[in-house]
Order: sequence, then C-alpha cells, then structure tokens
Amino acid sequence: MSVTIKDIAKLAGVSHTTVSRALNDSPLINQETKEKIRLLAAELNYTPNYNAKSLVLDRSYNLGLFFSTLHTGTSAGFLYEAIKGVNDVIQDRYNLIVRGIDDYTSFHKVNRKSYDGIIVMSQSATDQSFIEYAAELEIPLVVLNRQIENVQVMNMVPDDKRGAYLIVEYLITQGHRQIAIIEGKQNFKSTQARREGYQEAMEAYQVPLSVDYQQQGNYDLESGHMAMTQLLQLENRPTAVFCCNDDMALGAIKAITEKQLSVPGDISVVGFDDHIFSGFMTPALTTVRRPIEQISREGAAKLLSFIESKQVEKETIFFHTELVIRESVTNISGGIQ
Amino acid sequence: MSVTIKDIAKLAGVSHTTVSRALNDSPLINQETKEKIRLLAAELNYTPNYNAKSLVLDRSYNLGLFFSTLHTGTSAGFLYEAIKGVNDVIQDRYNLIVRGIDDYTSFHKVNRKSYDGIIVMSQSATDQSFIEYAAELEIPLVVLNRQIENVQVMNMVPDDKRGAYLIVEYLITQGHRQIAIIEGKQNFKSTQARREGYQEAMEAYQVPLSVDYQQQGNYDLESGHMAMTQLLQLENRPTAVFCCNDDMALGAIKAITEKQLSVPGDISVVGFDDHIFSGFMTPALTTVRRPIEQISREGAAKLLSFIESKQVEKETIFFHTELVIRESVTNISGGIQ
DNA sequence: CATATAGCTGCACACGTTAACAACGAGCAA
DNA sequence: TTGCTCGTTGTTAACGTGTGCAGCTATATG
Repeated sequence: MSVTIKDIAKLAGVSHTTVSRALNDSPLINQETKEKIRLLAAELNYTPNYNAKSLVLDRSYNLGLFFSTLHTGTSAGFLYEAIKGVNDVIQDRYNLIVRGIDDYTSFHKVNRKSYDGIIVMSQSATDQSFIEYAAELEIPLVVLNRQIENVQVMNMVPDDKRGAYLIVEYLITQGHRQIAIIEGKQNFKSTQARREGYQEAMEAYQVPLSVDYQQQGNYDLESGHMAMTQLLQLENRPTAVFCCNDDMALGAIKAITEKQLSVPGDISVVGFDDHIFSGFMTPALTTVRRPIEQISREGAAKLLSFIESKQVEKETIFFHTELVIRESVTNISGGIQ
Repeated sequence: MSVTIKDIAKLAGVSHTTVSRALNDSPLINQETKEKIRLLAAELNYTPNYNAKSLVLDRSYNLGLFFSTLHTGTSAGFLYEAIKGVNDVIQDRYNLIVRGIDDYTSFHKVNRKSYDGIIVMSQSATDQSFIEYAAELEIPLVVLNRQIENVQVMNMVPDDKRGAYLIVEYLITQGHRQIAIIEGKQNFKSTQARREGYQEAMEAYQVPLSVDYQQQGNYDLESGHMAMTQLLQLENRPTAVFCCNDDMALGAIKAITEKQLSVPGDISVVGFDDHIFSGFMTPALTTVRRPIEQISREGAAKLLSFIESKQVEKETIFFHTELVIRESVTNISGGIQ
C-alpha cells in the first residue's frame, strides 16, 4: 500500500539500510547518494511508519495530558489554558493525548511503551493512585496545579493559599469584617488551600470567623448561586463574599441581583482564577490570577527536558498568584482608603 | 525490561503463539491452557506493546481531534464541549490526540498509519487543505461544525443560519427595527452563515439594512467591546444588537454599561452559542443554543462505526439550533406582545 | 610494492506481535 | 490395519524500521 524505505531502496538501487541512514542524516552516507535518496523519498511522498519506528526505538512520541476529570469540576477555561500552554511548547514533536483520569477503569494502557512522558493536571486527591502508578513505572512525569504529598515528583503549583490570603486581606482593608466564603469542591486540594488562606487572613487581622459564613460549593455556577441564596437568608448578612472561583462568583452575583440587591453596592463579591470573562462581567470581578497557562508551558518544557536528558528532577515549584482589583468590591471603612 | 509474550511462553512451557492466542481469546486454544496463561500474564503484570501490535495489525489506536486553531477564535467553551463529547464516546478504546491545524507546517505526520480516524472541528476555511489532504489519503474522516464545500465528506453542522434567523426574527417581533450586527471572525464560515440569517430575517420582515449597523468583530470579548463602542457613537443608535457569539455579547454589554446605559433598558443585546455562563450574566443573555457537545458525540460515534465497518458514508447532517429566551431583550412595540 | 586507513555500503538480525500453515495425537470409521 | 477428522499446539514468516559488524574500494602511507 504505502511506500516504505524498501521501495525507495529498490528504486534507488541501494539497500534499505542506506535509505534509512540517508533519511536520518547519518554521517556515514555519501552526500550525493543522500540527496538522491531524499529527493526520491520526497517524490514518492514517503512518510515513515511511526509504529515501526516506535517499536525499534522504544519511543512512542506520545505525551499524555491527564486531567482529574473531564466531566465536572474542570472548567472550560482551565482545560483551554492547559492544552494551549502544553501545545505551544511541544509543537509537532510529540502527539498530545488528552484524557480524564476518571475515565480509566484500569491504568493498563498507560505505560512506558505508550507514553514518553506524562503531564498530570491534578485537581483532586483522587488522582493520587494514578500519580503513584506513573511514578512507580518511572515514566517521566510532571504534576501540575495540585501540591502532592507522599510521593516524590516534579510538582508545579500556583500558590493558592497566598492568593486567597491576599484577596481576603484586601476585603478587610476595604473595611469588611463580615466576610463569607463559598468553598469549592469537597476533596479538591485547591479548596483546602483557599480556605486556609481565608482563615489565616481573618485571623491575622483578628476578624472573627463564623460557621454561618462558611458555605459549601462545588466550583460550578449553580452551586455558587445556591450557596449565595443561603447566605442571603441569614439575619446578619455578610457584607462581602469570597467565592473560591470565578464561576461561583458569577452564580453568587446572579443570586444577589435576583433579590434586587446590587454588587458591590449592597454586597461585595470576589472570585478566584481570573477567567477570561471576569473582566467583562458587570461589575467587573475582583479576583486572583492563577497562571495556569504559564504553569502548563513550563511544565511541558520541563517534561521535554526530562525525556531528552533522561534525567528527572523532583521538586516543588510555586508560581505567584496575583490580586486583580476591579469593580466588585466597595470600600465601607468610612473614608479611610 | 518489560515482560513480553515470549517471557510468558517460556514460563508456561508453550510457544509465544499460544500465549498470543490465549490473550486474544482465540477459539483455537484449550480452555485450561487459556486460563493458565491468563493467570500468569496477570501475575507478571503483562501489558501488550501497542507499538508492535500497531505494526502488524496496521492500526494505531489513535484518533485525531483537530481544531482550526488553538490560539485565537476558538473559545474555551467550544474546546471543552468538543473534547468532552468525543471523549465520552471513545472511552478508552482509542487515544485521543488533540491538535490545532495551524500548528502544522506540513501534514506529514498525519497519515493512515498514525491515525485510525480523524475528527475535524472546523471553524474556518483555512482548514480546507487539511480536509482535502485527509480525504485524499482516505483516512476515515468526520468534519464537524463547519459546512464543507467541494469535497465529499461526512459533515455534521449546526444550522447557524436558521439560528441567526430565529433570534433576529425574535428581535423584530419585540418591536425592534434598528438592529445592528457584530460579526465574527472574517474568514470563518459561521460568520457568513450568521450574517445571512440576519439579513434574511431583516428582509423577510422588510426591515431596512444599514451599513452603519454592520460591525466587524473576531469572536473575542475585546472585539465585541470595541465594535459596540463604535455603534454607540452613531447619531442614530440601534435599539438592539445581534452579536455573533456570546463572548462578543458580553464585551458589548460591558461597553454599554460603561456609557451609563442599561441592557435591556436602553439597548437590547443577543448572542449566539449559549455559553455556560450566559444564563448567569446580568442580565441573563438571550441567545441561540448550538449543540456542540451533541455534535461531537454523534460525530465520534459515526467515526467509530466507519472504522469498524470499514465503510464510510458521506452526507451533510444539520443539527437544530434553538432560541434561548432570557432577559437581555426588551419589548418596545408598545403593548403588542 | 604491500599494507593501513578512511569512506561508504550491505548483510543479517532485532524490536514484539499476529497469522498462515504445518504437525501432532486422539478418536473414529471403514 | 489404514485413513480421515478434530482439536490443539508449534514453526516460521511478516509488519517497517534501526544498527552492529563485516566487507568493499580508493587513497594514503611506509
């Protein structure tokens, strides 16, 4: 069917070995024959069979980009930035295979022969077994976004806790003391980190915590809406709400305006992530920027270097989160800026 | 290094052929030996080398999901829904390789040996050469989202034109006659289809078209903001704006509120796509639902059936777009509902 | 002149798997 | 007994590529 190096060899009157070497630019081959063969290959529209190459070279040319899940809890923006970042780096040197870890019933198909390297975009501790599996098989590995415990890997994560601290601190400096939190999905590590940032900021400024002000969400729009509806029924309504991501903030704002209240006039709302649309909402959302695309890009670059040098490093690198001040918070401190 | 069928054969005291047959559940093999070998394979943690399998079976187990671009013009929601839809269908029978077509300088690496099938999520005519290439190589192929001309393929597309017609018709029935359009990215086919739907509705109801009301955008937030800013400077401001996607609608609303005007009080705004966040904006956006996830799912299913039956169909299937009425349009017809 | 050397090419095998075909023993019929 | 069939297993080649080693020729070296 398709043309192989043997076909080229026959036509060029040489052995297939010579063709192989010519196409791989081996220094052993005479310059003239090399060019002749390459010309011929181009004419015949030859494309190497990567399955055969993979077999003998023991390289698959595949990189895996694994998400905790592709069903719920992974926002579109997150997926987008991650794929974009990785894709930019690997160019067309590798195939990028995208999967949700929870789609696997067994990890059988994930192994050294099938993947030259793996990027785990981890959002939840449910990945732990997968990460341990990959680490044990000694597949070059980079784990992004979630900080990993108990297993030594290359780990690149945004400093969620600090970001949460910064934005809650900001609310406090704007005079707020009744600050509620709408939390993310239960077993996501990010949920915990952001909650801790919230708590630490509150404690640092000696603002009392209240259980009434602590609402559970799951990172999606509806859950933000529901949680905010709960908060609005409190006798002692909060003056500001820290939503653990922008999607929930959007849902919360919806709930507030439905009650004929205004943001930030009556209640201030802040988010986390800095989604693409957050600057365009009304009011524009004050939030925390989390550099997912940058992390993806640098993670992919690290992985490539591991594969090429056949050496891996194992450390945890934090990436700065950054306060993005827009319009969804009002100053209620009475004149003091 | 890793365990092969030959290793198993040696331990079981049989030939590697027998092992291969046992693991592939061949009827030729005695039930007892079959079970013995399988047990042994499980104990040894055997995983087949898919590169070798691929070579001899001439199947790569790879499916390609190709987007026009991953850089600009592809919204996060679109990417998300497409990947989710396809992923759900293929389970772990195939690897899903995600790429932007514009990342390729040459299509060399895309061929029958490397891909069992290809899904093109086409947004722009710039894909045309890629689609023709894939069709010529006779790789099982499904082209989604954009209607293709000049080349016979399986083509599944949302009925954009009808969707645009419906929403503009809706604006007209709500009493609007000064209706502007903010168009999408220049060479995207969807841009053209939506513009046509707009024009046909206007003509059907004998509403005059004005060049002033025709603005160029490129499907992103900023372009919607800019285009709307232009429209607001017109002496004879439109009373309603049809934005060719929800992102631009969001940008447009931003521009309107910045001028201290309200939506829909002063100007009605509608979008297209029904993004996840559109129902949660303030005001909730009236828009057109485009069933991308459904198309992806059915497209993937079709592709799998092509691969398995080794027979391809070639037709164009339209998927219903659907008007989603929310709160961003006001009735100005003076009492007549 | 013989011999070493550099430059280039081919032979033969390997990678791990599947599959066509041959082969073997048991059971059965003639 | 012979011959045939059935059920099971092994032999061998094939898929398309890369590579260690041997071998060839022409040139340089002593």
